[in-house]
Order: sequence, then structure tokens, then C-alpha cells
Amino acid sequence: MDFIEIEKKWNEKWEKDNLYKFNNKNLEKKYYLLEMFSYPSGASLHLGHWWNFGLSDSFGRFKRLQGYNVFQPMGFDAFGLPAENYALRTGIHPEDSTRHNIQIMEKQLKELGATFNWEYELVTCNPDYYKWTQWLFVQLFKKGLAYQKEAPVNFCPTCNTIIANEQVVNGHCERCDSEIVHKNMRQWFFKITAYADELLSGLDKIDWPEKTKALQRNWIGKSVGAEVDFYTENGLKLTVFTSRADTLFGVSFLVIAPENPLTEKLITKENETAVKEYISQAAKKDEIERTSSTSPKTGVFTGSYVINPLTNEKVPVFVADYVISTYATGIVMGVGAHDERDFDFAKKYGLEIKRVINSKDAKERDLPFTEYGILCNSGEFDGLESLEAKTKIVEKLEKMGKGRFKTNYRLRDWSVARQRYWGCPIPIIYCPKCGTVPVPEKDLPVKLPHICDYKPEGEGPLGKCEEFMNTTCPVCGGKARREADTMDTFVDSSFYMLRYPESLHNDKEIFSRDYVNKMLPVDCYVGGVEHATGHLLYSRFISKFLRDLGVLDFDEPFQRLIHQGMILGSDGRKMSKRNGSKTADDYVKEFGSDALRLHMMFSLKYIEGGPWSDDGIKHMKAFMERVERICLKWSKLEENSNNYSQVEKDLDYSLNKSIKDIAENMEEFSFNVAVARLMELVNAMYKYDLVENKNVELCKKVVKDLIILMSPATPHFAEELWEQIGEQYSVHNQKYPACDESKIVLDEIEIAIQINSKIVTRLNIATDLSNEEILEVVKKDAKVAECLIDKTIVKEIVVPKRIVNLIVK
RNA sequence: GCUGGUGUGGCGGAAUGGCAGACGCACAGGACUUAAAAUCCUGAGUUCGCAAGGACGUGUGGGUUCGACUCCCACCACCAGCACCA
Repeated sequence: MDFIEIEKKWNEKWEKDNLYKFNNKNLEKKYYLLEMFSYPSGASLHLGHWWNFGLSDSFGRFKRLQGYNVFQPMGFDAFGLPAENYALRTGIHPEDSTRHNIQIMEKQLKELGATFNWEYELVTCNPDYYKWTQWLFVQLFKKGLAYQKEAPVNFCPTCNTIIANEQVVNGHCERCDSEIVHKNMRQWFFKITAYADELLSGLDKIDWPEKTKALQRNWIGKSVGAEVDFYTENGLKLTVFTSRADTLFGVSFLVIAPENPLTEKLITKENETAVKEYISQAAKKDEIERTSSTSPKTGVFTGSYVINPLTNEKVPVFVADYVISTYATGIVMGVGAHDERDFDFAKKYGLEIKRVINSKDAKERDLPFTEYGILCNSGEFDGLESLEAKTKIVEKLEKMGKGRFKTNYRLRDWSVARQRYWGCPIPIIYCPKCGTVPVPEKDLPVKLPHICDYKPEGEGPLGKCEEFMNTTCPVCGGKARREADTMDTFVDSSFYMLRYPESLHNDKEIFSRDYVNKMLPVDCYVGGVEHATGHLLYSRFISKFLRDLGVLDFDEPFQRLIHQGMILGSDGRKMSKRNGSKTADDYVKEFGSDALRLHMMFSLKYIEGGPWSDDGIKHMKAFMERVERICLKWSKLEENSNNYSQVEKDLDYSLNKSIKDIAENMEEFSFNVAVARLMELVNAMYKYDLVENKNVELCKKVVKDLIILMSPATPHFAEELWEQIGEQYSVHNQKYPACDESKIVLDEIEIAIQINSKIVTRLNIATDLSNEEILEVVKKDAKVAECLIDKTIVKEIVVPKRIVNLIVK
């Protein structure tokens, strides 16, 4: 079979027939399968694309065979920095290069032979798409969830734009690896923190990998504790956050972050020079140095004292850069005996170290430490467990008006504005009279102008385009200016799964409520784990917001999530142009796409990935040819023997067991095992082929079922073979074969016989025998009887169809 | 440091607490062939043994169990994410 030739032939026919058309009228058995859409880079599809799209497509084909009405749309995440940076290098306008790349990628994705529903294609840089990105912004703005504030932001000096926390990797820009600088800027944020608790609790009801849930929990970083107010002698309030209110008795100092605005007010004249010097030094340190847990904890005394609200003790206030100004209140209470950092700090500056413990425990344990002062919880709190003490203490502070229960999150609001050109314009108008006004929905989209001076200079390049910037205020009609920034591309992708079902069929609303609630949530979402704390978190947030807006009945967009492992270079490192000598295209030309796909399915675990090796591809081709030979031979057999003895039973067993196992393994994305089962079935066929008078009826059934079973993995090959054995087009419209359970129940099975848990022999035993009957047969066996001479059986264990274990003395 | 994951032949990798190593690669042998390739068949964890057979085997050490790759405890190694979060 000429694999290259047949691929061309069937790809053309399938496209012409629109074979995989999604039936949007009958949603009873719909299955929404989504692969994370990709960025249209101009390069040809690499092995990673095949791995991602090809294999999840096989899963989709499997669901189709099972009778599901599979919706598998495809689109492009088309805005973003790479096109723009490419444009700055080459002078080719981002719009032109992006459109061009999309065309190339569409063509290649079609060659992959996947069942994508192209008629629903979505491209985020099209005005009919980003109209809804802007609509979303306006809705968030109206609910107060899109807001501006002056805040420290991550600024990438190379990309010349702000980026979100989620896009900073080890203090560096995830795109260009430049070191991030921190600036205070007035910026747009989405208030994702309003949903922090829900984003946590929602994780419990979705079928996601534990790893990903853990990443999100970690990222949200919920910390339950309390705020406590300390006052200086002249009445200035310093509020600290603590998760250990029970150690309040042991506070011997307070530490405030250098950037905290209150710091200024705490500095006394005598300490002014030292503190100012310290602060300016701290400002010079880079992010890594500041936030590394191994950095030494240094600080300086401000000269001020505060009063501990519980003990009325006078406590000194220090400035130290190990306190993070953006987390909680930016002020921390120092308890030397209960926190390693506080301990280091207290030792260094000769501060008191007091261990807080209730007097009972102190007496019971002969406490070994000598360097700590021991302080028992006094009076009303003494004798309480730490948890109880925490509660009681905060309750008391609450009554005094000097403390309260408080939960903090590590999660920050999502910074969404980008000072770049190639993105979705923020639909906001600044009017000198009316202030910040959203663009009315009827005026959307605010189109991105096709400008040529898009060089980023730290401010939105759109600001240089007067025709764009000058507008009228939708409220008063006076002269006004537009927002010059564009949106983070993660806003574009935060709702695309909601828009897909009617991307080209509904331009009146983002989606019709009834329809979207029938189509979603996505039944299975496939993509890389690298989006765990970015896209996947943003999408969940936006869904929850749209639920609150009353347009969605659900709030978790992805019911099931599968991460593919990464496919690495043969050296085990990240795939790059250098270590991959051959491209996916080379393999397709040499062996065909089916062989490539089959090889990928079989040679590595999909969930785990691993180093790429092309060793097996030629064997996959050989395997297909092996299948072809036996199928063609059997399809031509004529004289039926009507035999149905053990050999036929064996073949029938293999067939039905394969049908069952392959379904189970496909469902779990264990493609390697599913392919192994296919091979076992083929081996069984070759074994039966040696039999002389064959049961041709059975042979033909096996051939048909085998081809159907192979069709998700090798779609072109299966279609061609289907035609060659004289079946009617198309194999992809067949039903997944039913497993005849009666055929996988064997009459007789080999059981291992153990004496004292050690195998002494194996016996064939009829499966319909009772445990007692089995024991009888076993004991009669010569070998077993020999072992039992002079022994007494103390226990008999029979595991039907598996093991007989006799415990003897 | 915290969180999650992984650890099985020469390699990729199988195994609802029940015969570890399915399936495949690489390897060896046989058949076909003048020969090779392709194909078909067979063998194979390691080790001792001519063999029958024995011993040892799923990162390490314990435990539970008639029985542990699988469950529990401790530890080691590697990978990933977070990391001075109070």
C-alpha cells in the first residue's frame, strides 16, 4: 500500500464530503473535545503539534465510533508579542504575517487528517471575535471588576510592556527572558481575587489531574489568620497579619517593608540617616536577591515603638526588606521562638526570644532549650491548645477593636493592559467631563487600526495614531480620547471555548444562553500543564463571572482536563531546531502520517511524554503491512468450515478482549497500551492463520472489527483497507464493535498452585468449579500430593481464576 | 523549605493486593532464499547449572497480609511548580 498516496486521496475525499460535520441540532450525545488552540507561528508543524493534535484527534475519533456527536473545533490565538517582535525585526506588519501563518498552519493541520470542525474556526485577531473580548471587558468594568489603580507592576524592558504575575518566571519575562523591573504605574486590572475562594473550592468538583489542582491551590495561596493593630505612642496604627495569633505573647519586635508608605512616618530624627540609607540600598537590590529565602535577613531600627495590644509591652519597629510590601499589610510581627526568620533576625539584632507555651505543657515536658525565654500563656488563655488560643485571642482583640479574623491570598489581581500594538484595544474612552467611560456595546468592536508605527516605547503605540485616539464621549458627546493600551492575549483565550459553538453563526450576542449551556462545559480539554496557573485559572475566573452575570448555568468550563507530557529532543532536553534533525514533515513524507501517529501513540506514554526517538517508525509501517496482508488474505477466503473448537474460541477471545481493553485504554489516554492490544489481536490472527479449515465467518468478522479498531490510530490506512475488503465507505462512520462478554469467559484457565505462598505448579482448571471442587482437583494432582506428604494443611486459600494457596505445617 | 509527581530488564513500557516484565525495540536461533533484504516461526529478567532444577529480583529499610510493583511508616534519588507569604 502506498501510504503517501492514500493519505492524499482520503484527505481530499473527507474534506469534500465534510465527513466529520458536527450536528448542532442534536445535542443529546454531544461530546465537546477541545485541544488548546495554538499560536500561529510561521514554522512548519513540529513533532509537538503532531503529538498534541494528532493523538487527541485519535481520542476524538474513538468517541465518534462510540456514537458521540463530537465537536472538535480549531482556531488560533492570533494576537500577541511574537508576531509583533517578528514584525519589528523584519518590517512585515503583524497582521500580514499572522494571516499568512494562519493559512500555512491551517493547510498543515488539515494534512494531519484530523477531524476538526473547521467551519467553527475562530481567530482572536478578527474583529468579529475581539468584539466579544471587548464586550467582556465592558461587562467586567460595569461590575467594578475591571478597574484602574496605581500599583507596582512587572515591567519587561525588552518587550517594553507590563506583564502579569503569571508571565514572570523567576523574575524574568517568560517571552524574552529579560529581567523584570518593578514600576509603579496606573494600570488596568481584573479583579480575579474576588473569586479566590471559589476558584479554590471549585477544584473539588472537576476531573483534573491532582498536580494541576495543587498548582492552582498553591498559586491562590490561601492563608487563614488574623489582623492585629499595634499603635505607636503618638497614635499611628500599624496592622500586622499573622496566622499565629496564639504567639502574640511572644512578640518582641515589628518589621515593616521599606516600600510601605507608613515607614516614612516611623523614622525618628536620630535614626534618619541609617534608615534612609538602608531603604535606598534595598531599592537597588533585584527581585531575586530580595525574595530568595537564603538571603540574609537584615534590617534597621526606625526609632519608633508600638504597644502590644494584649500585653501592653513596648515593642521596637524595624524596617527590613525580607518583608514583602504587596502581601497582606506589609508589616509583620516578630516572634523569635516561633519563626525561623524571626529567630535569625532577633539573634542578629539582640532582640528578646520568647517561647509561648501553656504552663501545663511546659511542666510536663522538661523543656530542653536554654536559649529561648519561656513565656506561658497568661491567665485566661493558659492551658489552651494553639488553635483554641488563636480563636480566643482574636475574639478578645475584636472586642477591644484591635484585631479581627482575616484571610489572605497570595493571588494578585490580573494585570491586563499591555503597552503594545498587536492586541485587542481596551474599549474605554477618557472624557474630560465624564471621566472614564466604557464604549457602548452597540459601538463594538473598537477596531484595531492598521498602523505602521507600532514600535513599543513604554506607552501604548496606539497613542501615536490620532485618528484612533480622537473620539467623542458616548455620554456627553464632547471631545474625548481613547485608551491606548491593548489587552493581554490571555483575555482573548479566557472565553474562546464558550464562543466556539457558534463562532460564525451568531454575531448578535457572545453566545445564545440556551445553546451554550447545552454545549458546555467542555467534556475533555487537552493541553500542556504550563497553562496551569495562567490560562486555566483565567478561564475559570471568567466563567464564574459570566455565571454571576446570569448567562451561564455552569461555572467550571473544563469538566475533564488531560495534560500531554512534553515530547523532548533525543537528548532528553527541550526540543529545539538543533537537536531535532528531522521535522515531522520529513517523517510524513517517508512513512506517512499514520505511521508517525501510531509510533507516537505506542512508543511513549501520552500523559508523561519523554525523549523522542524515531527508532520505531519503520516498524509501525511494517505492522500496518502485516495487518494489511492478513486482512486482505482473510477477506478473500471462501470455504467456510463452520468449525468452532478451541482455536476458534481462542481467536474469538482475543477479539472480544481487545474490543474491551482498547476502549478502556483509549478512554484513559493510554494509547500505548491500546496499540499493544491491537498488536496482540493481530498476533492471534496470525496464529489462527496456521489452522487449516478456517471458520471464515469468524475471520471476516475479526477483519472488519480490527479495521474499525485501528481507525482512530491510523485513519487513512483503515479507510483504504476498508475499501479494499469491499466494505462501504466510510470506516469512520462505523460503530465501535460490541464486546461479547460470553466470549471472554474461558472454560478453563491456568491457575498457579502455591504451597506456603510459593508456586509449586500450575494447573488448568475449569472455570465453573466451586472452590471446594477446585481444592479437590488440586489435592489430587501428583506434584501437589508429593509436597503434602507428612504435612498438615492449616489454611486453604482459593482465589477463583487466579490462585490456590495451601498453608501447611 | 513547602506542594505534587516519578523510580520495574540493554531500551520504550505492561500489571482491579494474586503466576512481575504484557506489547514492542534491540538481541539470538530456525524456516524461506544461490545470497541478502523482507516475511513467518521460536527463545530470552539476572545468576548458578549440560540439564532437571535452585537462588536473587519492581530505588533503600521496615510494617500489614497466606500473598505487596500495588496498602502503611521512614528514608534516598530524580523531575516539576511555588518559594523570606508572616
